[in-house]
Amino acid sequence: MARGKVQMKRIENPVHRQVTFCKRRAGILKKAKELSVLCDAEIGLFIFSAHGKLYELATKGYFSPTLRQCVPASSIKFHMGRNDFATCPDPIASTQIHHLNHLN
Amino acid sequence: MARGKVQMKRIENPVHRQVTFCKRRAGILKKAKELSVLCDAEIGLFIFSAHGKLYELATKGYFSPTLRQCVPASSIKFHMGRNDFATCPDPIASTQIHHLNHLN
DNA sequence: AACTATTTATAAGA
DNA sequence: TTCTTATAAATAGTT
Repeated sequence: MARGKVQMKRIENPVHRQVTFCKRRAGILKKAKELSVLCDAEIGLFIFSAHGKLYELATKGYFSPTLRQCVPASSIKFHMGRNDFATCPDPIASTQIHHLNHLN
Repeated sequence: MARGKVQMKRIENPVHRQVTFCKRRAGILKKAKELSVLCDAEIGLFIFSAHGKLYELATKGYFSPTLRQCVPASSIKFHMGRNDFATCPDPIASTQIHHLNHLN
């Protein structure tokens, strides 16, 4: 968006793609938090990198606990502590969850 | 962000809050789609309005089907058609899902 | 639902 | 890789 318009296609250069992933991931997490605060909305945002890492953000008003409630412990768990792991059938088996930001 | 800085707190005026919700919801959905395309990421985004409507966006690479796979039909279902309903224990029982945008 | 004045996000560069 | 900054994009207030 800045020093040049961006083409809406996969960024082929791995370095550029990683940098853009980090920047835009931070941006969308901020936007999600703002939306929840300004408009009283509950948001769940799950971002899987190409390498399977899961970055999660969820408001705790009712969305997050309800999703947990819906999902049985035997299939996938969403822990709230740092460095917890999600357990889930392939292809996300034992994927590490990165809790970047927690609302509330 | 435009004709004035926004205070990061709940917008009390219901009309203003609704307008902002619509605008920013569209914005974040666009951002999510861009991130998935540019950086080869899988994204699940669930936005519950204060009135319980669920707006969903999910890439289908593996996140969405896997989440479906993880969630038993008896607790919550994510259908892909329009005007489908999610079934889930309270407080999101029978919440209508609005599929605003589907990647792929 | 359109329009802009501004703010915000960010691509490229340092 | 963190910081800078020019520019694109999002959007708050308005019409």
